[in-house]
Amino acid sequence: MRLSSGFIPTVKETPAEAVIPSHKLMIRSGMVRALGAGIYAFLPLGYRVMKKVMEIIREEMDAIGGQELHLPALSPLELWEETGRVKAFGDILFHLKNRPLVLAPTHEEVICWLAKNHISSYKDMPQIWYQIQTKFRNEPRPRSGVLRGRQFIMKDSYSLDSTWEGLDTSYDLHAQAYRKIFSRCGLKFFVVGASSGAMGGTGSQEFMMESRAGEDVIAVSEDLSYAANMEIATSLMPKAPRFPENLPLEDIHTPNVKTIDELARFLKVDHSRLAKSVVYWSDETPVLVLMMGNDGLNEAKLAGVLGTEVRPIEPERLLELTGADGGSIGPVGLRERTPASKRFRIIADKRLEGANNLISGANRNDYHTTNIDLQRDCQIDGYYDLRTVMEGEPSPNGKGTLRIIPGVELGHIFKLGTKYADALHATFLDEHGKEHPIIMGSYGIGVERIVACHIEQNNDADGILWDKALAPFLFHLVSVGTKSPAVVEAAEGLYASLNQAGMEVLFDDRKDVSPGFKFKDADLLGMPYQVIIGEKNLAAGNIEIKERKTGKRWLHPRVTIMEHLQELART
RNA sequence: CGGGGCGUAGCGCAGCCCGGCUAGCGCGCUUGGUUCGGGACCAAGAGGUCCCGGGUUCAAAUCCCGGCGCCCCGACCA
Repeated sequence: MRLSSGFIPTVKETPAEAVIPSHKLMIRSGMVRALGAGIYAFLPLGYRVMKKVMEIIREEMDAIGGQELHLPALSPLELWEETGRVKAFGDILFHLKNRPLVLAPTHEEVICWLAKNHISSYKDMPQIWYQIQTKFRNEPRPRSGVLRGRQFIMKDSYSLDSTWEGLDTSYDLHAQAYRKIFSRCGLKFFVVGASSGAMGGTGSQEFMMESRAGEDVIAVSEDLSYAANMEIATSLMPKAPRFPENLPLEDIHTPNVKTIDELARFLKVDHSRLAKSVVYWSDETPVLVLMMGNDGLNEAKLAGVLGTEVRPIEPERLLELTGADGGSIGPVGLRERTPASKRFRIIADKRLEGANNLISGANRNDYHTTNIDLQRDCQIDGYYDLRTVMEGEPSPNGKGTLRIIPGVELGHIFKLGTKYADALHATFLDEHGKEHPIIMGSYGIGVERIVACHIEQNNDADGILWDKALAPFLFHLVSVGTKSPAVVEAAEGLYASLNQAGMEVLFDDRKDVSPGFKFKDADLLGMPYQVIIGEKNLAAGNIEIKERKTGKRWLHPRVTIMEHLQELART
């Protein structure tokens, strides 16, 4: 491709809306242009990179037996109503105004419809079907360039199995393929255990990249041997102690004490003696959650335990139900004082399991109850891990302490189980002629995210530093001194030879720009090798090569330059 | 959905508070010339519904009301 005639609109100035490096560089290098919020046009250079990523994905998906297909983006609204996901997605799902159709944000429903019609026997499985296709999500707030768009390309695959062991195998195959894909794309990534959230299912892992541009939060041990999404991360924190002596309950006056810190100071006791009460709605049931001291409640964990969406109770309703305000709620006698229709469910964090001599609210403003024994004085419906881990806490695998870092989700793999097959009645007959729902897995990779993340991890003040695997071109041939017939001839000749040899080369043959301009553009576009043909070096029979990543430059004799470049392409 | 900011030439911005001549600057673009190894220089030029609608006024980019779009922070998020 020639820069003189190619459509690669580079710009010197950074557009105002771009904040993160990848976004700035993708615009400056002419890879993309924004058409609207979260809507991007991929220009020739950007699309070359996208195609490289997609090809790597194809190779690895094919290698695990995946079969590529292509599903429509338009899909009947009815299909989504059957699985309840019109409601689950809410405003994220794009609806068409003049037909009962939606723009698919993912394709479990369509895959399930296909499977229902064509998979009828255990002999038809396992299957792995995948596609690389445009997805649509009406994100409330698109941001960070192509990292979070309203339209994006996703590789999504689906496994169909007749047994749970089969699902495990399909899932593991994907986990392995994903590692290969991200490694080949030159990304530093790590795998974290994740919550399967609204997707449903029995297990999931995310493939993440550490980045301040990310919107996920991950807890990792220092040596990365443990990594988990904050929604499920745990740590090794000591339990509240159980004291040998058992003291009687006592209400104490604690005027104007609202927070746990104030209470600890007022009573001069350790946080481990305090049971903080947090009240949530689980659908229409009020739930009192006891947390030790200042431990933060993790709403995702709570929702997982309760099996419903959760929302904090409104202060007025709390007062109405209990007769006390937020800072004075406690487990003792709570059920007795609330109406039967709104009987509290009481659960506690594992750190409080078996604890006694605790202090909590007395369900009376300005009073707290001391010497609470959770076994003796109240009926706890269960102890669960409900706390949000904090930076510096000991890693659950015993290896060092946790760091809390932001990350970008590159891929996500789910063991879906039978949720969709149940809803859409996609069943098969086993070897005994018995009917079962098909067991599914679903696996996604964000293609734009790979591109953007690669740039996030590989850039400097001058521009992009492409890995060979993703670089739009391997060589950037720069002709310096287009007035010299010798230079023009040498550059044109080398360009022709490279093309003939099937090597990818971008040729800066522009006659109307200064050498400095060409060098700046070459650094901005970031091809792995710059091949520079200048008058002086050429006169001495040499051609200069610059490795973009290291800045290393060297001269090579013109006569054997093709062999040398082919060697560079191989290594 | 809450908070903040912005919308003026293809891009980056000034002008707006405090209304007033022909709306300005840098980059880019066109033409001619000079230059030619790290985003060159000179000269001449083209390019504007000042986001949209309404209002106030002799007069609106500027003030007022309403709307739309974009960005940032938060909430939300397979």
